[in-house]
Amino acid sequence: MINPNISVDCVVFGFDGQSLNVLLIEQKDVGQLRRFALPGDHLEEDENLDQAAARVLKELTSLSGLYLKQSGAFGDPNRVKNIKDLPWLQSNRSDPQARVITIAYYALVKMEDFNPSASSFAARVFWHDINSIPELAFDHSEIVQAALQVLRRELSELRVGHELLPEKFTLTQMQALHEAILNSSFDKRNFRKKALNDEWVLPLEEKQTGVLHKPARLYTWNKRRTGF
Amino acid sequence: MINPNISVDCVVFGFDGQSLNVLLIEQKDVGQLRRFALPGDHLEEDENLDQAAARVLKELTSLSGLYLKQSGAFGDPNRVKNIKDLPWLQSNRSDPQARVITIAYYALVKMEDFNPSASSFAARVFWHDINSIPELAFDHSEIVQAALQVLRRELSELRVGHELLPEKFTLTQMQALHEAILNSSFDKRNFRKKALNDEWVLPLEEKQTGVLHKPARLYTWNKRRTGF
DNA sequence: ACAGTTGGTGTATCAAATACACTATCTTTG
DNA sequence: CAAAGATAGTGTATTTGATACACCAACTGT
Repeated sequence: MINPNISVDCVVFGFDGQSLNVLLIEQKDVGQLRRFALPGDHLEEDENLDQAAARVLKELTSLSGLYLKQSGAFGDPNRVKNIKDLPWLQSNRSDPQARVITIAYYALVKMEDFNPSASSFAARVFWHDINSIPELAFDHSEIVQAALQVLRRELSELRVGHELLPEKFTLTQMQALHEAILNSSFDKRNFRKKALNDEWVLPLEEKQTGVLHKPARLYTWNKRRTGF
Repeated sequence: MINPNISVDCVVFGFDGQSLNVLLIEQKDVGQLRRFALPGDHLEEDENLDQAAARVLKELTSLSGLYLKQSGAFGDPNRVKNIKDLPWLQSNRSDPQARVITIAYYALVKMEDFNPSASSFAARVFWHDINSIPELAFDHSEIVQAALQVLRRELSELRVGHELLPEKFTLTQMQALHEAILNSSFDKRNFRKKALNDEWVLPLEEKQTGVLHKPARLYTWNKRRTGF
């Protein structure tokens, strides 16, 4: 039994070593119009909000236990009134004009862990670079921007990052991640100095393989410091 | 027409120059049991979430235009299942067991601007010190703690504070506010140095009156810096 | 004028952030 | 196997901000 008034939408961030991406779905074909949207679903009667978000995420990516955090509630009466969203609503909702409040969550996933083509959640599921997101259905663009803001704040307080890198990573990868999220750039020496000094990461004896240049040393998160 | 599934609850913080307080209501009498709770109300069909919060706040305090910010959504299926909350639900809700998702907001008001006894919102409306809050109805204790966390973070990023002080204030008052919110204490000289150095405030020619000691210089917020 | 009370100020030390450029090591190719 | 291409990796000097700390000043009421 679902609650028709409340939904959960997930902003799933992924990192590929270069740029920060969001997971989008293309809505199933209804007439001519196909729109892009965030993965989301209505709330089931017996689950709490966090559980609903985790469920949506699992249905979409088959991944569980991911970092997942509430980033806002969106309830404008007009959020569901855009004419472009009407066809989809008509073929997917019993009351297409019904007002829906959505609770937004954001999640962080390692892109290497997840192949979006695997899902049957929608017509298409794909990663999209955060810097050139197309027009999205409903108020989903706003939701993405809000989530990005929260993510940036969390990152500068060093509470996230872990989730977007492989188990073992190079400091250059870590720096690229920070740069992608914060959309800025840092001095290599200072970045490394800080990461090591604050003991966020620990050096391993291992080195990168399969690269066509000097292989970099690998690091892992320092559990004592970061809790990861 | 109200939406029975969604409500808005307000955590109204007030400052009296000494300590940080929250505005609580005592629920109207139903049987023996009186409980304390946060002011809140169901969402009307034609208003958005921010508007609903502003409306609740206005109905309660007659104040409008206040700082008001979303601080989370709470939707545990059990949040409305505590036996102690049953009598009130039975006499106030058509479906007492219906699940309600609530969107929490917090607001900041100058205690001097508002006399809680003026309201007819509930059996009683009163300020309560943040450090000794009694048991509250539903999950309202959790909501207060979450709002307090958000407030503290906002304060350290210097985005709030304005709303809890009079137009003209002394640096000692400002310091007391920071200390009350962050529940810690600061060195007077360092605090003043920083406030002036970062140009959060501007000195006025005026001085405090009506005090039985050396009157302090008054300050106002520096609009260029703080946006207030 | 004296007691009580809060206001107001300066300096030295330490920690953290920033700016900045060159050598080292590996792979691939001719 | 030498050279070119690519990224890895490192240290120091300067500036800036945070902290610790103690006394005199100005007003009120008696």
